[in-house]
Amino acid sequence: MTLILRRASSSFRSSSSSSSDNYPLHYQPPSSPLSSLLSSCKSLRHLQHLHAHIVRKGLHQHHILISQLLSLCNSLSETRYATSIFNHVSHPNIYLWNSILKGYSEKSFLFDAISVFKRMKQSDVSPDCFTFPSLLKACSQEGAIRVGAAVHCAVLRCGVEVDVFVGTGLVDFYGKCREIEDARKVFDGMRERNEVTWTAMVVGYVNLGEMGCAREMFDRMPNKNVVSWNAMIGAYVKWGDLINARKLFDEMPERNVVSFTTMIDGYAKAGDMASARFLFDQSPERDVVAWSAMISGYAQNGQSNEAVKIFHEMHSQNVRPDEFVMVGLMSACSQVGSSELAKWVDTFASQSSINLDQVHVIAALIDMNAKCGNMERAMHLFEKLPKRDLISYCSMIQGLSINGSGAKAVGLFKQMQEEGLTPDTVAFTVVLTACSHAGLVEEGCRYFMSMKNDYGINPSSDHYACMVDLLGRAGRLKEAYGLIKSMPMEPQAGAWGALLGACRLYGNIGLGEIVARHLFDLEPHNAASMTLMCQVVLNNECIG
DNA sequence: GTAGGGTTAG
Repeated sequence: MTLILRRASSSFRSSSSSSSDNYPLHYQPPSSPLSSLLSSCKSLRHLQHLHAHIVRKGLHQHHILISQLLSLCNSLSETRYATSIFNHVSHPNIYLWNSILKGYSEKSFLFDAISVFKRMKQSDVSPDCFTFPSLLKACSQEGAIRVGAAVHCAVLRCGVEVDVFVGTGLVDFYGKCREIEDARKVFDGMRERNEVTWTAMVVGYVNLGEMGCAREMFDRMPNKNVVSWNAMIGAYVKWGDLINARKLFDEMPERNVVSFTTMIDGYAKAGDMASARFLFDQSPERDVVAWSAMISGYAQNGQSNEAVKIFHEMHSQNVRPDEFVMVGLMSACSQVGSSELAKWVDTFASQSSINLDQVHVIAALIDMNAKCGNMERAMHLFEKLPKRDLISYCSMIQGLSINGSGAKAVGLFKQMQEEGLTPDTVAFTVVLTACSHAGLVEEGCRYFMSMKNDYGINPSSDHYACMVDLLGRAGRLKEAYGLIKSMPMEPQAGAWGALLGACRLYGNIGLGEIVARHLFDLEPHNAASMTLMCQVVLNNECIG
């Protein structure tokens, strides 16, 4: 290592002197040892090492080397490091300006990108056709329509609008900002277009749901690459048309892992895990996204054991999980409700390189721990949150409620309201359930009324079921039955089931029979309601 | 002659 470094530096040092060196001052052959070291660099440590070496050798103004360092920072997502390197260059050339801009745009640092762009124009360097795609990307990611339009003006002032990359950047920007007519105007005015340009236009139509236009564009494309096909398949998946998605998938000349994952994800979201599994097994390649689609697919469809199984399979194949995988696994775990499994997942996540400070990861962790009975851990995570939202509050309230602390749960709901958060329909389901578990009948009734009166939320059949459960558990069977009969919608099995449970609890065989008849009509093959009905009768005989 | 850019899946 040191040997290569020494040889690398000598070629630069000697190039400035008149020694035996073969290369002129700014020529760096592709096979230069330092250059190949830079291209093989894969970690921040290694990068810092190379940077230090370059500085020690007095090469920190060497534009080509610095440019390579900056793109290395970009590929390692080390934007701050890139900034500090860049700021030490006294007269950056266009390559360096463009490089630092690219780093900012990839991180969606629009503000920094724009201020760098201004600084660049104040220096003597004028932007070129490499400058604008980055700027436009930052704008489209942030949905900054006005800033992007200003960038468009700068493009025209520079006269680089004929460049296919710039044009494609503009099409993509307007398309992502839902300004499809402007996107089309740019597209129609372009002299040269490639597959990417066409695909950006297709995606623009897709985002507006204009599937007819999107398909027309797709069919008119002179050349299609695998990304174009995947974009069109993804479009059908996005709008729930799995038939056409599959048609294209079967038609396309060659598929990559994204093609498979797009279809797998579509099947999983439609609840068809059998088809998802079939394609997953067929896929010649499986990246972490493919595994993640299967894991969260199983979790969302209630097949949590399969989700856990496939996670272990992934783990055994040395695929490193990302946060999507972990969130899927946590969601599966909360359905299983096993405290041991939850602890294992929690520890695994903490020891991995996954960033646990992301809100959706913490939310999943809280939910899992709460549902698996690890309330202390859940509370600890909850209190550590920089900002608590509705979702994290609901996870905690539900956790407290199912772990027998209904009163605390209701207290937390109050705290949530005091913090200024507006409860939604899910929040009310959760707090009504908590009231029901804690026997807080009056409190529950108040929330049920407040839902409509204070928040304008019409109670759903779930909310009614909660109220029936609440009244039923408290022995107020007649009121519960009256509430069911007053429902503006057709009562579902949940409400009748709750009432039947209450009939069993209080041995009310007369009402129980009426309720059971409704349940049998709704779910003639449901063994649970049959069992419940038998228990009503038996219980009554015991009492009698 | 050397260095930098755009589109797709979670």
